Amino acid sequence: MGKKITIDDLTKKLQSPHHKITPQRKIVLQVFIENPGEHLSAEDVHYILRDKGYDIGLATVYRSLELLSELAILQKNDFGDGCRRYELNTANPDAHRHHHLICLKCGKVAEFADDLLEDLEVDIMEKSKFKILDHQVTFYGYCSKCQKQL
Amino acid sequence: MGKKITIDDLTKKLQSPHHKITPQRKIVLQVFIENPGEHLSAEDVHYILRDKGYDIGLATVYRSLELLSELAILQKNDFGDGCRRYELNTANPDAHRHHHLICLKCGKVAEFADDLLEDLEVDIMEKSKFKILDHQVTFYGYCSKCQKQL
DNA sequence: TTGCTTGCAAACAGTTTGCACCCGG
DNA sequence: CCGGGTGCAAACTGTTTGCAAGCAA
Repeated sequence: MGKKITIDDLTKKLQSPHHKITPQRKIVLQVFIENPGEHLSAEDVHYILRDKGYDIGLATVYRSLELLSELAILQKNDFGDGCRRYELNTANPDAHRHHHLICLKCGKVAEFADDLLEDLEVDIMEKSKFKILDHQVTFYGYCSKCQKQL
Repeated sequence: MGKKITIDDLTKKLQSPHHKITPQRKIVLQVFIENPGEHLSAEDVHYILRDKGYDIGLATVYRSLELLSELAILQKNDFGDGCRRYELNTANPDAHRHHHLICLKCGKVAEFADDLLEDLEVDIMEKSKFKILDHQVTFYGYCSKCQKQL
């Protein structure tokens, strides 16, 4: 199982002469901690921070998100909706990312465990001779609620 | 097996009072027919057409690509590299799209058959109660050639 | 003739970057 | 004090759109 990510983890991961802990970086991470399960874009985070009274530059949000995902604190996702979305990476470090089911009607994003893909990956590696390092999988359809309303 | 797509297919599919067959649409399709296996962006197509002496507006290329993928003549892909890419949709109409393996070193794009995902999809549908209509799957890694050069 | 299409330029959205100033360690 | 970080605005990229003129049917 993955463990909960805290601001302390950020502090630990930034223990490097090249990186600094700043209030901006802390508060960006805080947004994700306070919004578990959300898949937030840079604009989303910026908006949430505005709402909370923190007036930090949009460019800084972009830069923080990039840094946090490099540190594997956030997972970067591309749902093909025109912007990058991030979420807390709660998985253990050597596991792959998890994946998404997106409802085409209500936009709800559900998640599914990665291990279902293991067999598929092995199969594809054998057939294609590719050494697979990462994957991005998204399913589109209707969630249980929306199926009833169609 | 899928069949070869020709300009005639375009003519057939555009048999509607709302659509017209234009030289621009034909030549855009022609580019894909002449570049099998390529995953081309709008800019790619525009550039290729320039090179061939056809001076088509970029906006028209975008509009043609959109139309051709609505007609299921092209398949639209999102490889997360910042632009939409298209390729001929050679699969039979009721099959899902096929998927991609992208080499992180040389950028080579290989393809793999869709049917490997069938089981996975059924499994996910059962567990999640989502009715899955479509999916987008991309694997990233190193192709056989680049593995040797690492 | 009719109205879908085109080309162009302007508009757009999301993201990145240059630079002067700021501040954490 | 110093090198990385921030804010702002401008730049950039890929894409879309409004509109007048063009052309397929």
